Amino acid sequence: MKNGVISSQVIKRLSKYYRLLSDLSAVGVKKISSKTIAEKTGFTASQIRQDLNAFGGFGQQGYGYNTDILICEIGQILRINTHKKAILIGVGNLGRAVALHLEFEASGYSLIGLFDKKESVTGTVVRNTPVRHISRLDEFCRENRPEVAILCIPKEEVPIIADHLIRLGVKGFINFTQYDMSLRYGSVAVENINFWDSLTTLSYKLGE
Amino acid sequence: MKNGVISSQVIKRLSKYYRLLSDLSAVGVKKISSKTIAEKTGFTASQIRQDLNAFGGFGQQGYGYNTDILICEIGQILRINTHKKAILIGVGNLGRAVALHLEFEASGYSLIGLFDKKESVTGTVVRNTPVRHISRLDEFCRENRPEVAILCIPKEEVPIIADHLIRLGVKGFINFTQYDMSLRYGSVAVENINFWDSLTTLSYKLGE
DNA sequence: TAGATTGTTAATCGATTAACAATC
DNA sequence: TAGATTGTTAATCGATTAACAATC
Repeated sequence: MKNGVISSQVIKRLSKYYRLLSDLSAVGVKKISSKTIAEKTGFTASQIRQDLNAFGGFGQQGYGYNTDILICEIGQILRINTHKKAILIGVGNLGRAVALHLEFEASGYSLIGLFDKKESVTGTVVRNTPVRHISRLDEFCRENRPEVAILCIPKEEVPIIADHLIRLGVKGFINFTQYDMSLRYGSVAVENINFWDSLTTLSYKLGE
Repeated sequence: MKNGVISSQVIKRLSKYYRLLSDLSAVGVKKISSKTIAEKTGFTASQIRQDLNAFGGFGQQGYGYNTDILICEIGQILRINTHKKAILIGVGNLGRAVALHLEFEASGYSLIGLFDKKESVTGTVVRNTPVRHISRLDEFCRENRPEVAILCIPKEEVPIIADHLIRLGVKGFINFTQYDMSLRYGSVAVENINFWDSLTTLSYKLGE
């Protein structure tokens, strides 16, 4: 960490601590030490203490961390309890599965709209949400002000849709496409989920 | 890099260079400099040269890199042209979308089998491949020797299935579950695709 | 030859780990 | 008090960037 800037790596670890702690709390674990978290996650105890201390002293010397307090603190850092409205663009096989599969509610999101350009899917309902035609995106966004968009569209369509969404007030993206948004949209929050990178990285590892 | 060990970060970048170069080659670009790759990917020219030089001197001083040679070399590093047989376990919404959506062939994989425990999906056909009942996994693996398994099953089922698959000769996993395989399967190649981490990381970034 | 750009070494930067005083 | 474990500083390690000689 350098002047309060927290790396993405730290955040990904916090996310894993949160998961673990929630599971442990659910089975009645009231306190935990960095050593125990280390054993259960594979990170070092030192790293865990550094990660947590970047945000504040959540523990008690000689005792450890109170599970529920720590869950609450990490939840606040990750803004898990804030309400974030999300829309999904591109209701093909992938879009549909993403709509059905992702744990939106548990992470503070609500999926409020689905959009596609194909007339054949508009009007269908996925996860209690009707699929709207993309031509109704403007109207919908002005009325409902979604903060996040999930892109399950072809690579080529990303720039035009993303420009549009940003103008309509969208602040963050989950990007399932091959389009590299970092070049054109340096200042917007983007999380990439890139299957190609995963397949090729695994391919490399298999040869090691 | 330290004694020939290449970090996962380098491999992920090589994967991106490969994509870019393939696109450029397709539109007739014959040569490219690290400076140009840098402009088109957002990495530094220095980093690109370091990455490529970890594997060999693929360029020519004063000239740059021959696009097609570079594609070929990176392709070999990533083993993109080797034939890798993959199976997918768990043909729910996500599994089905993954089977249909991922670019298996372009990255040297072939998806040769789909398995589920639900009788209602066995017998259906996805991507020209029939869905088999999980009870036929052993027989299938002994006959076909898949090298890679894609896990789209509930977290709880991972250890038993993964143990089984490893005994049957599977060497690598694409893990779409929340189960952390690194603890139990330290020596197996695993690529994790973790939607929860992506959602929470984006959530954090939105608050910055 | 002059200009360009690699390959490669050295410098910098950031992230992880180790160590230990503080303190519960 | 003695034992445990945090919070935090210092040391180490690795990855990125800068610089430049080599050379096409």
